[in-house]
This record gives sequence, C-alpha cells and structure tokens, in this order.
Amino acid sequence: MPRGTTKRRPQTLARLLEAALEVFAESGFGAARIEDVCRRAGYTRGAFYSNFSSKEELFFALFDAHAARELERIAQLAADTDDRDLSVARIAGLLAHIGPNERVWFLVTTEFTLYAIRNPGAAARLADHDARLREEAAALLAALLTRAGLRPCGDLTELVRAVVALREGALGQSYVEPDVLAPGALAERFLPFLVEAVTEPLPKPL
Amino acid sequence: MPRGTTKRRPQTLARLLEAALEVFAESGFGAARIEDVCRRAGYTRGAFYSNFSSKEELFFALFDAHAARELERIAQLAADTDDRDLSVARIAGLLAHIGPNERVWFLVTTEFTLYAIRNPGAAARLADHDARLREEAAALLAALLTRAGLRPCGDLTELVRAVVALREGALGQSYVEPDVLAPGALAERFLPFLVEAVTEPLPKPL
DNA sequence: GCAATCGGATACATTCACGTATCCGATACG
DNA sequence: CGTATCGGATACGTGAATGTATCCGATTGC
Repeated sequence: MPRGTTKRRPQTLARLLEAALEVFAESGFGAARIEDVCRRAGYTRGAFYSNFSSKEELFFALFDAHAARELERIAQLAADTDDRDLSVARIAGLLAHIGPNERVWFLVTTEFTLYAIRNPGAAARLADHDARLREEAAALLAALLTRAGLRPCGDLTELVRAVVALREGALGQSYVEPDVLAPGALAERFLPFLVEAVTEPLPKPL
Repeated sequence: MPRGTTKRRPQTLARLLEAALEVFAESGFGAARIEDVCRRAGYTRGAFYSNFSSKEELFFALFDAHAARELERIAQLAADTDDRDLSVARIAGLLAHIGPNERVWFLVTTEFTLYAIRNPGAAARLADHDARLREEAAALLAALLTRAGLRPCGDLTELVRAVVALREGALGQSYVEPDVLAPGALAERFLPFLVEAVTEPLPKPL
C-alpha cells in the first residue's frame, strides 16, 4: 500500500542516531534538546518526530545499536586473538583495553544506567542487554583461558560482572582526572588478580 | 551592621539541602526543577534564590556536605574497629559494606561525576574531594592491615582507587537488578583478592 | 505520466521553568 | 519601643523547548 518513498529513511535515522550520541555525550540526556540533535544531523524537528515519538525512544534506539556493536566487538576480539602465548596477564590486558570511543559510550551508558535505576521498565531492558553481553564475554573468556592452559573454577559470569564493574568504576575516575590516571591503568594493574582468583592450572591432558 | 534576623537561616538551608538530595536522587540533576526542591522543603523559589544563586551551586553545597559526612564515617569506622581477630577477609568485608542510604548517594554522586567529566572546573573540585577521601581511607586501611599482621606493599591509595571503582561499578549493577545481585555481593566476593594482592605477611617483630 | 502517499519542513500555540523585582512580616539593635 | 534590615513570599515578564498540525516536494507503483 505505501506508494510513497522509503529510500532515504534509513540514512535519516542513522544520522539522527549518530548526532544523538554526540549530543547526549556532550550535554547528557536530561539537558540534551531534541532540536540540537536534529540540527547536528542536518534536519529539523519534523524529521525527528517522524522517526521517533520521544527523546526517550531515541535513547533506547541508540542503546540497542550500541549493544549490537558491542557484541560484534567481542566476537571480533575472539577472532583476532589466535595468539599462542596466552597468559593471565595477557588476557587481563585484553579485558582492560579501553578503546578511543569508550569515553563517549561511557558517558551515555552510565547516564542510561542511572535512568534505568529510576525506571524499572528501562532497568529490565538494560538487564537483559547486559546479561547477553556478559554471557558472550564469559564464553569468550572461557575459550581464552583454556587456550592459555587454565581452567576456570566457579562461575565465569560472576567474574565478568566484576571485570565490568572495575572497568566502569575505573573509567569514571580516569575521565575525571585525565592526566592523573590513564583510562586502562587501574584495570590493567588489578584485573590479573581477579582473573587468577577464579582459575586454576589445567590438569595435564590425558 | 546586620540588624535583621539570622536565626532561621541555617534551618532553611538545611531543609533545602535535604530536599535537594531527595529530588536529585529521584529525578537526576538535569531533570530536577528548582521549584520541586523548594516545594519539598516547604518553601518557595524566593527562599531558594535567597540562599543559592543557581542549581549548580546547590549541587556543590550538597556535595560538600556529603564529603564531610563521609570523612566522619570513615573515622568512626576506624574507631569502632578495635577488633583483635582482623583478617584480610574481615577487612575486605568492611570495605565492601554498603549502607542503606548508599543508593541515594550513588545516584547523586554518579550523576555529579558525569557532570564533572563534562565540566573541567567541577572535575577539579571533585578530584580534590576524592583525593582527600582516598588519603583518609588509605590511612585507615594501613592501620587495619598492620593490626591484622599484614604489611602493605606498594601504594595503598592505588588499592583504594580500585576498591572504590569495584564498589561503584558493582553498585550500579546491583541497583539495576536489585533482586539478582545484592548490593555488597560482588565486592565481598572479589575485594579480598585485591587486598591480598598488595599485602604480604608482616615479618616477625624483632 | 499520473496520482497517491511518504518524508520531512514550516509555522504555530502551549506549556513551563527560570530569574527578578517587589512586598510583607519578623526580629535584633539602639 | 520604634526602626532599619533581613528572610522569605508573591507576582510578573521572558525565553525556550515541546508537540502538533499543516504544507510541499519527491518518489514509486500502476
């Protein structure tokens, strides 16, 4: 039935999302104005309301996009790491690694977390998303560990929780004091102990 | 020179601060409206502008008050813990402990952190405040460790940074999934390894 | 090619929070 | 006691962001 056009739709949507990420990172969700997002994307509010019904929905869309990319990143990480000389330190190093865009995502996801804590509905959605990420990460981690000749004892998703917690907490401190604490430093220093805590040497292969 | 009244001033200020804490926790700094704070405190906006010049200043006042209380809490903790049977596990337990009001403070301080990351001025202030807290905490921790027959090797403030990071990160996860992850659980499980990582048995006393 | 419909722009009315300016009551000081 | 000043309330003007309703152009299917 739709006889009109549908071609430029995806691009408009993509540009709006991209712009929203930047604006949210700069001003925060609460302070961000819809028109700023539109202006940065090169559209007007009309375009926005044609694609989203509210700022909140935009936030969710942005978040889902991030989830997808994050999962992809993890998979990519697993693929790239065919290394033979894997060690706890090396694995911890991988976990501690902070990309250049991390700052923007940190700002947005942290704010979303706060939002979720206050809104049960959003919390459920966030919890689902995080659980998927954790499982994916745990699987990757298990593979890496066994490849390194270590056997995980206990629940790995628990470890992942701790890793994420340490990473995020440390990132906050780093971004507050950029020239005092490098983004990956704390994690790099302390993650090895956490990893070691939940592993034991692999029994010799039969 | 002031011939007028100055008596109820402190109470008004205190009530405004108290109300602001609640409102900020509920709505977030960005979304919080000044009038909400005033209404909750039982005043009008006139009272607010008589005591503060902006919402931001109110935020700082609130934050400083929190800093004072937090330092006091740490000192109190040190005083209360005359325990003889101190162990790494016990010390970690102390560090991992989450009070009942922690949720509110978590929401407010986390949001303030985001705000600070975006505003260099606020970041400097926050950094100072945190540094003081860390030093205080490190001193306390050093005392506890030696009492427990352990010797800290390396920088204790680094450890404190990690402890704080893990605590905060874990708190976020807990508050998103209240009935999946208890507030102190992650920290209680993993903090011992961090503490142990930077200590060594005390050499026998001469 | 024609017409119908979709995407997005424009224009508008509304709401709302902000900051200020002014006013009233109360109190400390002479 | 009276008066000057302070604390806070009330009232107002202003700016700005929101959401909606309408309009124009472009495209696609027939």
